[in-house]
Amino acid sequence: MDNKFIANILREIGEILEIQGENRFKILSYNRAADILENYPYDLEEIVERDPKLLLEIPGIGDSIAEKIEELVLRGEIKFHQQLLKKFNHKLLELLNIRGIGPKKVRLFSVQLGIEDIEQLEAAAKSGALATLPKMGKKSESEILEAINEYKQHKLRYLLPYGLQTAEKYIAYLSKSPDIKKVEYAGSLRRRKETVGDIDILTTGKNKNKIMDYLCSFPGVTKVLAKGSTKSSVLDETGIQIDLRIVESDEYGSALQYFTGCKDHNVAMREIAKKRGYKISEYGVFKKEKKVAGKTEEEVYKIMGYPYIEPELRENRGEFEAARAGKLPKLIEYKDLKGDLHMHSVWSDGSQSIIEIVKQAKKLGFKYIAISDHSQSLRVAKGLDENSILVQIEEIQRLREKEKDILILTGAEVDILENGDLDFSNKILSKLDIVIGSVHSKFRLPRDEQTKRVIKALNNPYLKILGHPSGRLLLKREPLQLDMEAIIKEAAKNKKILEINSNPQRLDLNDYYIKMAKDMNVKFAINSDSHHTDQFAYLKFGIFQARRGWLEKTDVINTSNDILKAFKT
DNA sequence: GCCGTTTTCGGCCCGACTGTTTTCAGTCG
Repeated sequence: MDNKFIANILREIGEILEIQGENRFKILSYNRAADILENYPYDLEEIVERDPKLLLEIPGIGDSIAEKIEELVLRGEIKFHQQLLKKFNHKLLELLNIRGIGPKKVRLFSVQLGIEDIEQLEAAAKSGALATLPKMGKKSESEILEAINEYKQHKLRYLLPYGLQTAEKYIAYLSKSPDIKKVEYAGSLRRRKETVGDIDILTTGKNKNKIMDYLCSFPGVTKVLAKGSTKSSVLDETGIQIDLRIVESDEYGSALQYFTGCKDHNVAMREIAKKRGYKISEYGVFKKEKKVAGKTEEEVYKIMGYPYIEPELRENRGEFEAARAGKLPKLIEYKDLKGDLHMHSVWSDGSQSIIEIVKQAKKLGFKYIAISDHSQSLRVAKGLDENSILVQIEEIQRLREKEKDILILTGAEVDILENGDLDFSNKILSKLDIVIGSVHSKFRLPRDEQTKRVIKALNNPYLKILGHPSGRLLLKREPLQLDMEAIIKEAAKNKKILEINSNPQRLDLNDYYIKMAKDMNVKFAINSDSHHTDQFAYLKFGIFQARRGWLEKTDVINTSNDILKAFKT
């Protein structure tokens, strides 16, 4: 039973309570608990087994929810939850995902028309039954039909590069408007979250209505969801929703802060503000009626008694506490990277020769690279056998003599076999400068076995880096069932390096575990895992992820100018 | 249901847009 499962049940309880019209603060508590637990890096099941009282130390978890988590872990279900489900089953809750439908409408549809799922809602809308309900009309009915179609067609989240690309398309268009003074994106995109749900764009300028007209006439806009004088929402042809806000220039900082989020960070901000006698909103920081800050983000944080907090840290994961203690990290930047330690050539499944790779790496100013083709077991990727890797090592050594401006390391991305052994003998491994161990098979082993497998690999003296540790593919494949905390501890004990794989579909290790590992003094390598030199561009996303995990330059080995020395420390 | 530099009780973050209404509830971010 993983944390996500537990969080989902708590969220479901919150949703049903909301439909029932329960006290909104009670609902808030369940939602907050679910948000916190969903990505909580420590295993709740283990915590319960060790001592259920420890649950109370998690912020947002009190007696009642702790008891329910314990019940869920020990008995497999929560009685309270089961009772609620008898009144509103979980299929009905899916309606909440449809734009324009909230708890009150779900209750209305359920109680008045006996609707139990999306199909029945769609039928009711088509038959005209919805329009007869109180506070409903023809317009609402057709809006709901449209929203159902949207929901069925579109995925709810998109990979970061796709979101960035779409945002930049709008920024470029909006920048051309003579009415707009300043425009940039905020939201999860600015926080560099690995996937984004929608795009928030902030502008200043005169003639607000004209700006809104201009946005809505962008050729990529397929539907205008809402249009006001300060706030509009449109759907892009990609299915991504774009929210545009226009503010005055002396509100820009507080608006940017507000629209960057995340929601929990902002809630925490406003609570802090309130305690200090301020009120904070997107329009500024106010003492009584008087505005005291708002022009820049720095100013907003400063008046609250805080230093500037980087967008990537604004997840309400301890950034306020760290700031109070003067312990905010100085985040790593792209320019700190001096080389890349994971890439593939035509020897396995890459698409370029080693020479071509070296040429491009030099162009980008890398001081070193490691060629790390796949090992023999990974047949789909033309993994190298022990003879071929020896030939490759010789070739690289010859090339190294010629190329004085860049250090070319011999390496391999060696499969971690089902039993935890590596896919090359130690004799071969000992000849390589760098060995990355990765799981590429048997993704569905039970948690215990999978964990043992990786831990055994971490005890191989030649393994230097654990490649894409969780094995996830964003929006596509769940991470391996692993006790990541145990793996990080083992990495710390054996001085192994964890990879931050920069491929935007992986971004693996994730931000939570990066921070956990950093706290245990584990070092990282930010690698592209490129199969073509164009993919060196992925490194930018690895940096984003590292920053979300609170990493500084010194936490990452490939910021070192002398990589061979860095390996030894 | 959670929480405590005002608190173990009584608070709990703030504002825009829409549709169906005649003053606002519901939804969203």
